[in-house]
Amino acid sequence: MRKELEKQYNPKNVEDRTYQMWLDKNYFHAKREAGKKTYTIVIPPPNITGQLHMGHALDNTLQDILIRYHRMAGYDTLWVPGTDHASIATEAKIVEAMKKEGLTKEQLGREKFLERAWAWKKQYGGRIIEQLKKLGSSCDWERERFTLDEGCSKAVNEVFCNLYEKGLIYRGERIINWCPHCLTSISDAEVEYEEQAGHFWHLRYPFKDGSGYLELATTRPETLLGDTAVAVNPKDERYRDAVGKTLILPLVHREIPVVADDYVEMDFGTGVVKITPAHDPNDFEVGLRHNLPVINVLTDDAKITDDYPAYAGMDRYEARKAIVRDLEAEGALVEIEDYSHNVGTCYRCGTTVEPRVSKQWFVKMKPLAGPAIDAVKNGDTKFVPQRFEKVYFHWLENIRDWCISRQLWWGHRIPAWYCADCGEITVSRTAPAACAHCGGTHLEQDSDTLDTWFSSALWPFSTLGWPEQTEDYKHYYPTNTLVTGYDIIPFWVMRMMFSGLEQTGRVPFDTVLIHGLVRDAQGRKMSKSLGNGIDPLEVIDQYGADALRFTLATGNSPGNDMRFSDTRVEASRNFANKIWNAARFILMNLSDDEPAPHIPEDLALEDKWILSRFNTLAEGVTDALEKYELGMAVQKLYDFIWDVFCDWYIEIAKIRLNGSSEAAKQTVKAVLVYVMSNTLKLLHPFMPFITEEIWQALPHTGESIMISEWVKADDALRFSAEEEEMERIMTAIKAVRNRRAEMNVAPSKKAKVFIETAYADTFAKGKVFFERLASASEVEVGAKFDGLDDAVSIITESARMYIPMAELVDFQAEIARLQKEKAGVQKELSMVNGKLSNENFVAKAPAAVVEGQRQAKARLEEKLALLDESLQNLEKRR
RNA sequence: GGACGUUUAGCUCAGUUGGUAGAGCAUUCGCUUGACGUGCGAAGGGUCAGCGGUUCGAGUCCGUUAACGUCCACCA
Repeated sequence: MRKELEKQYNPKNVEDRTYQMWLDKNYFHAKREAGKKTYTIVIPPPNITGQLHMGHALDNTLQDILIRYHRMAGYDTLWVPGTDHASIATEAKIVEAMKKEGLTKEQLGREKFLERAWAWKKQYGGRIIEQLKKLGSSCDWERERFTLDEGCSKAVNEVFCNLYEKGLIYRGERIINWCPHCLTSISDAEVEYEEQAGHFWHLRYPFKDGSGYLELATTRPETLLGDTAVAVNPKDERYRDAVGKTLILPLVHREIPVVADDYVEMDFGTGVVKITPAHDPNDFEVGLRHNLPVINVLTDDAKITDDYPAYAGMDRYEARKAIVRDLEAEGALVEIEDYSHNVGTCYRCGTTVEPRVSKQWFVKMKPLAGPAIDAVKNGDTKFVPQRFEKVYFHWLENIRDWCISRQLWWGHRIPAWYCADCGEITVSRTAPAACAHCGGTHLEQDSDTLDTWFSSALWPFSTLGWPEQTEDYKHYYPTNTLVTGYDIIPFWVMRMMFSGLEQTGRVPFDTVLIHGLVRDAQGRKMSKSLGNGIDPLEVIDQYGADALRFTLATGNSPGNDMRFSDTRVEASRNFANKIWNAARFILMNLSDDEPAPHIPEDLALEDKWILSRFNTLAEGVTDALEKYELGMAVQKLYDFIWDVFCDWYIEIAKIRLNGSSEAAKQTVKAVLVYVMSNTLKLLHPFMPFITEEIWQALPHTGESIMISEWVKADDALRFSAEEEEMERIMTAIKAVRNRRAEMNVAPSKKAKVFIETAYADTFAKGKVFFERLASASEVEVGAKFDGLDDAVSIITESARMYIPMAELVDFQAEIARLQKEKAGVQKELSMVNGKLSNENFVAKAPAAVVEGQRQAKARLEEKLALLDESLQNLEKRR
C-alpha cells in the first residue's frame, strides 16, 4: 500500500524522523573513499555563548547545500562541524553569572573558574549543535571538534612555538587596546569605532622661561597627567623658536620639552599637540622617535593611579571633570568647544577602549602577510564575489603586529615559562622541567591566554589532526570552500590564510564564499538590543526547516545583505506544499507495483517536451551550483516545478490518466515518476526533508535520495522540435484563456474551438489540451473554416482560432481590438526589421542572435498576415 | 579623507560572457477545474537614479553626479 499523504505538507511529521534516519544510516560520515575526488568544508565554528541566529542559519544552509550537492555528485564529501570557545565572550558571560552569586574570578581561582567554563561549554555547546541538526545540516558529527579540545590545543602550542622559534612571535612593551571592563588587551580588529559627541578643551601650557604660552586643544584632558612633551610640525614657522624650549605642564608642574615632529598637522587646531605616549597610539610613536618617557596614569580599570593623589582612584571621566575644573582654576583653560569625534569601543562590551602601554605577546605580521596576499593574487584562493578581495588586501597591506595575549583564563594558555632564577623565557610545546637558559627549576607559566582567533586561525587543519600527519589531514586538506559573512574577513579568513600558508605550506581552501547579513523586514541589523532578532528555530517550528532554507537560499546574491520577512517564508512554505501535492497526485495514480523511475518508449509530444525541459533544468541547476550561484539554481527549480511541471505537464497528464488506453497510462505515469523523482534530486540540497520524504514514497531504487546519484544532463533528452510544437500550442491556449477572461466568460461555459493553422499536425496533437486547459467543448483543426464570421477570433503567430459565441461579439470593438493588436505587431516588426536591415548588426552580432531575429520576423509576419485577413473579413461584414 | 556596495513594477528583490526586463508579495477581475484556496486562470503596473561615453545594440561595460548604506583611516 502506498502511503496516504496528508492534504497539506506537515514538516513536523517528517523532519526529526528523517534526520534520525540519516544519522542511523551514517550518511554524513566521510569515509576517505579511494579514487574519489574530495570535497571538504570546515564549519565556521559558532561561539558556545549563544544560540543559533539567522546569520548562522544562512551560513549553514549555504554550506549544507554545497555539501549535499557534492555528495550526490560523487565526491567523497566531508563537512567538519565544531564550536569555538570564544574566550572573551564566554568568560564575560560566566563572570556575569558569577556576579549574581556575589563571586569574582579571583575569589574562585583559576582552576575552579575553568571547571565552570567547561560546564558551560557542555551545556551551551551542545545546544547549538542540536540547533544545527534542526536545520538539516549534514555534518560529520563523528568529527565534531572544539577549539579548546586536546587536538586543537596541541596545534595551538605547535604553532605558537614554531612562530616563536622563527622569531615571528615576540613579547614586548607596546601600546595596545585595553578594555577596562573586560580587563584584557584586544586586537585592532576587535575595536569598533563610533562617532561620539565630545568636547575640545583648549589649554595653554606656559614656557618655563616665562616667555608666554603655547595653546593647544585636547579631547582627553585627563591624560594631561601623563604628558611628556608638546609637539609642533618642524615646518611650522609660527613655532620655530619654541622647539627645544621647555614648558611647565599645568597642574602637575612637570617640565616637558617642545619637540618637532611631522605627525603634527599644521592646519588643524593651533598646530600644537600634547604628547601622552602612554595613552595614545600616535603619541606613543612620537615618544619613540624622541625618546620621551612613558608615564602611565591609569589603572587596569581606567582609574587614576596613586601617583596623582589629587585624582587617585577617580575613573577617567570623573577625573576629566576634576582636572578641567582645576585647569580652569589655574587659568590654563582657554575655552571649551563642542566636538564630535570617533571613539574606539570594545566589540564585546562596548566600553570605550583605553590605549595603553603594556607588555604583551605579538605576532609579527609583515612576513606572514606577504604570502597571504600573493596566494589570492595568483588565484590559489579566490573570493566569491571577487570584490571582497579588496577588503582582504586592504587589511593585509596595512596590517600591524597582532596582539595575541589576553588577560583571561578561558582559552589556550600561553606556552611560555618565566624563570625565577635568571628571568629568561622558556617557550615549549610541553611543560618544561627546567629553564632552557640556566637550568633553574623555578619556572612559572605565563598567566595569559591567547586571542580566541589564534586557535580559529588554525581551524581548517587543526580539526583534521594537524600537526600529526593523520589520514584525514592527508586526505581532506586543503579544504575546498569556506562559507562566511563579509564581516569576518579580517578576523578570521585572513588569519586562516596566513596561518595555513605558514604552517602547512598550502592555502587552507580554494574558495571563500562570502554572504551578507540577514536583516529584519525593515532592513535593520538583527540585534539583541533592538530585540528584532528572528529565531530560526521558531521559524522552523512554524514553517519547517525546508521553508526556512529555501527562503534563505532564494533571491540572495553572494555578498549582499538580505531582508527576512514572514511573507517570504510563507511563499517558501507554499512552495513546499505545492511539491507535496504534486507528489500526492502522482502517488494517487500509481499502482503498488510501479517500476522504478525510467523513461518509457512511446513518448507523446508533451512527454518529450517535459523531458527536454527537465534536461535543461538539470543542466542549469548544476551549472549554477558549480558557479556558487545558489540563488539562481533555486529560482530555476521553483519556476520549473511550479510553472512548467505542475501548471502544464500535470494538467495535461490528467488527460491520459483518465483515458482508456492502458499503454498511455503506463507511459504518462512513468514520465511523471521520472521527472518528479529526478527533480526532487535537484532540489534535495535546498530542501532535504520534503524531498527525502516524497522520494521514499515514490518508486525508487537505493536507500535514500541524499546518497542517490546527481542528475546529469543527457543529450538523448533534448527534443527541440517538440519544445517548439508545445510552445505553439501553449501560446494558443494562453491566448484563448486570455480572450475568454477579457470577455468575462466563466470557465464552466464550454465552447467549441476552431483552429485555422498551417501547423495542423502540431495542433492535432494538442487538441485535447484545449479541452482540458482552455474550456473547449470540442476542437477542430483545419486549414480554413467557413461560416464563422460571427465567431470570436483569436490570433497567434501560429493560428487563428474561432470560438462561436456570436452573442459576445461586438464588431466595432473587435475591429478596434484587432487594429490595436496589429499596431503592436507592426511596431515590433519594424524594430526587428530595423535590426536586420542594419548591415552592422547582421555582420557583427553573433549568428545565433541574428537567426533569432529572423525567426522573430517570420513569426511576426505570420501573425500580421492572419490579423490582416481577419480585419478584411470584418470590414466586409460591416 | 579613502574604499566598497545599493539605487530595476506599490513593497522586497533576481537579472554573470552586452541582444530593449522577471519573480514573490500587494492590487484588480474571474473560478466548488477530481493534487493543492498554502490553490487555478487572467489583468494592470517599469523612459532599469540622473548625465555623458564605448558599441550595430547598454539594466548589463567605462566615466561622472546624486541619495542611501557598509567598511577602513583618524586631525590631537
